[in-house]
Amino acid sequence: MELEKRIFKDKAYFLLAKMIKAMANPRRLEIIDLLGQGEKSVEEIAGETDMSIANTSQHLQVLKAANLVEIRRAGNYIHYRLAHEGIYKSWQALRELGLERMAEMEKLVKDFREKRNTLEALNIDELLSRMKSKNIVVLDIRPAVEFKNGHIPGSINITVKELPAKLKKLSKNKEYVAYCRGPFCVFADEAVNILVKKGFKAKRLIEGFPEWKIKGLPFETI
Amino acid sequence: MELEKRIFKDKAYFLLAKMIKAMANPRRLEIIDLLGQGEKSVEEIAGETDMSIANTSQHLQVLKAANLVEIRRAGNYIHYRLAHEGIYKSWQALRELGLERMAEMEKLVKDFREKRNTLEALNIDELLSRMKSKNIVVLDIRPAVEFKNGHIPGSINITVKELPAKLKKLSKNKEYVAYCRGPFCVFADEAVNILVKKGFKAKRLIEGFPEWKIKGLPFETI
DNA sequence: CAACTATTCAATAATTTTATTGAATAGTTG
DNA sequence: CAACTATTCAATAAAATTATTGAATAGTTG
Repeated sequence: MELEKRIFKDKAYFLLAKMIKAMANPRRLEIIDLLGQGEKSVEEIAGETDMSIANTSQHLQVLKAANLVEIRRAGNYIHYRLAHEGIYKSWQALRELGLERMAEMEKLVKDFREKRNTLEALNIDELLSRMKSKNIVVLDIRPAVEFKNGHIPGSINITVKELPAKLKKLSKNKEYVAYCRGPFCVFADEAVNILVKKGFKAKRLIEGFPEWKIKGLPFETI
Repeated sequence: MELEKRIFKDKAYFLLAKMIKAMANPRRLEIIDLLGQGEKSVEEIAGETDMSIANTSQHLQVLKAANLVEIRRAGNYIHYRLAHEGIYKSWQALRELGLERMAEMEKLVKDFREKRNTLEALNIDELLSRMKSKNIVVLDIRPAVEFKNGHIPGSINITVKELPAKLKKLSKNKEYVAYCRGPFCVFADEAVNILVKKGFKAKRLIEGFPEWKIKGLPFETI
């Protein structure tokens, strides 16, 4: 009886640990974070994460074996996506834990943002209240595909590359809030840095689009 | 610039992975789960998890290095506790993920509960609505110390060991709901099994006391 | 069906993780 | 302060994880 109990517990915790181990790797966390934007091919994932194709594939196999991702075949390409929303939510909870409780993590983010004039970031709740009153322009600094799959209503899609050319169309009387994929995505930081240096009033949103969506807030697609 | 961006991401995901790796081990998950009941000494943890003292201590060092647990010295004993509530919440989210999405996990739990007449379990919400209407008796099947640190209001503390002797004091007209530490804790299963075999109407609560508390529901101490 | 493309597989070496053992340490108690 | 207790440390061997390389595979296209 006591033995049976131990066997049950051993198996249960082993299975859970197996799943968590599949997450517990920097590369795979980056992949999970990225797939929060929607499905991507192996090639795209490798490109975005600066990994070799073979290594990317291997990590994807680990995630697939743990039922964390699913695939869709389209022509020569295989598209990977998160197997369900709960996976991104768990990642979000863990990321939150790290951001709030690890001193090293706090320092890392602070140092990075300090150099890029993005220390004064705002969160989703703050954005929501400001959107009502102030003349705020929300900028979505992600690739066009991701913008199309869903974005904050009223936001304007400009990538970091396009931004310098489009500066003259922006008014200096407005306040800009740039967002991208999430807390570890740096597109918004780069955009804010460019804007602030040119004399615009700009801040980044701490969270990204996935957090907006998971919060149940309305979003537009095209 | 691109390089700096990569270095930032590498460091960020590495730090997160380090923390998650500290969780991603069956023994350490069991420790985290156990510490959800409140602080315990190394000896107690080793006893509850059937590990050697040295091995337990080693795993505790890993958890401490990741800032997941804190210590309190009292006499010769060192008491470990979770460093904050968010850690148990994250564990809960991950456990949920596994319970809902891993076929192996579902089978494991089902097989175990089938043998113990605890397949027909109820969850906290169901218990709450039944507590209002029916003549339900809630049994807390945990060690007395844990009961003292907090329990569902009105619940009666009976351990598995004590139960057979106390059966005659229980009425067959009531319905019994047994709870313990959480989904992987088997005290409640054992209690329900004994009760059902003796002709009582009994079910287990799927969740345990930590889930009750984290939900913000009222609890009694003493 | 041959050439091509995206992805996976297999083999390897380097690194990390784990449990076990027994010794060392910090702190308490008589 | 000597004996004792709970915990940690250190050394080890076995097992697992990781990135790299190049070959193999599945599927598409002309």
